[in-house]
Amino acid sequence: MEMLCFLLFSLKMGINSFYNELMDKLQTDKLQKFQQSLLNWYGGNARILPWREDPAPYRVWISEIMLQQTRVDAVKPYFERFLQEVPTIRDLAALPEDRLMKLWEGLGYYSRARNLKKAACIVMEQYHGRLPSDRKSLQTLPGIGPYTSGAIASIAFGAGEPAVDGNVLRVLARLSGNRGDLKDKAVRADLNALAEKLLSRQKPGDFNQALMELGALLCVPNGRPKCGECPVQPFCEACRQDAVDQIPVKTRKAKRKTENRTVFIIRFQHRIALRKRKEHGLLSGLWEFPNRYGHLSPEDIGKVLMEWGICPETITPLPDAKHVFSHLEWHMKGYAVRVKEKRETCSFVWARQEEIHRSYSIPSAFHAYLKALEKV
DNA sequence: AAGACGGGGCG
DNA sequence: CGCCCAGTCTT
Repeated sequence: MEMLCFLLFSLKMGINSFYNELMDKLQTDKLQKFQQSLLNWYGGNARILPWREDPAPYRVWISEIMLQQTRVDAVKPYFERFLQEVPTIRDLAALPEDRLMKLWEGLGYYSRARNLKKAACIVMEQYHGRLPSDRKSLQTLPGIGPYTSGAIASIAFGAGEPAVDGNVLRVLARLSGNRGDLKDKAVRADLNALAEKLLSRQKPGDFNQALMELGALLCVPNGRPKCGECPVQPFCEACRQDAVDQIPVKTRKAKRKTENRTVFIIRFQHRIALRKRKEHGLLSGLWEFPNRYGHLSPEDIGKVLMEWGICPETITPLPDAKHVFSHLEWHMKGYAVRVKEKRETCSFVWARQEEIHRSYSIPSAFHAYLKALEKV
């Protein structure tokens, strides 16, 4: 652990040239021990994941995009299904938008899917259908930033590039005992430099994944990290200081805004009114039940329905529902509306229940009312 | 530099 | 309920 201190120290202060030779040798020994401990642990404890079984570039790419801000368990079923239906980059470049969104439905951050397809088209046109292997080229593709480029380059192509995500930042902050705020750019720069120093040049892909796996399984963000099982605990400064509960430091983000909405399940015979969201902004291009800003009074409800060309036969309140986005909260009141006749005056689509399930991507925000649908 | 962008799991 | 997560893009 002294060596990690030294590493950090030397990054900040520069290495005293008088000790350079000696320290370099010592550093190399310690570093190799560190890498070996981590890699050995990874070899015996890595979860079996579909994209690890066969780390072909396309598979690694898809997995890394899906894994952005998303847990492994959430990704697994999506990954399998996606690869089955869209097995190659060529297929992805040719995939219709609605199929793409259907495959992504429920996974969140939908621009990831759109960027994926854009990137696939670029790869077809500019790279002969092969994903580029170097970090810089990868990073020019939409949806691939500093983390993902490093992950793909190292895991799929064996390049000596670090891959630093939130998980690795936490692990490295603890290892090095860095009490700086992870939101701070300088702190991130330090930890990125540390990742570069620690990286195994022989097995960069495994090493990067090992660091992330450590963060996911042992050096966890919530609850007490399992330091007793940690393969690099002897190298950990936070553990030595008994400060794993104080590191990393993260400033809390501003409170979410709340937004009231009123949602309508409008039924004509066995069909339900759906509406396509605008092409820009929140949940863009996905389908939703017609809804309005605010909690509408009975009079307002009448007006809105009239605006839509809806002549209600019955209006029944549904249970309230809430949905939390990372930056926004919807507090929803719902109403089931029955109509006798449907006019073609508004931009709704009238879908059968099976069609909704099969062909329309409805974000989770509306799932409470999607469920209500089945009971009525 | 800050805000937008989903959804789910956990304490 | 608040925090966090295998981040990136836009403004």
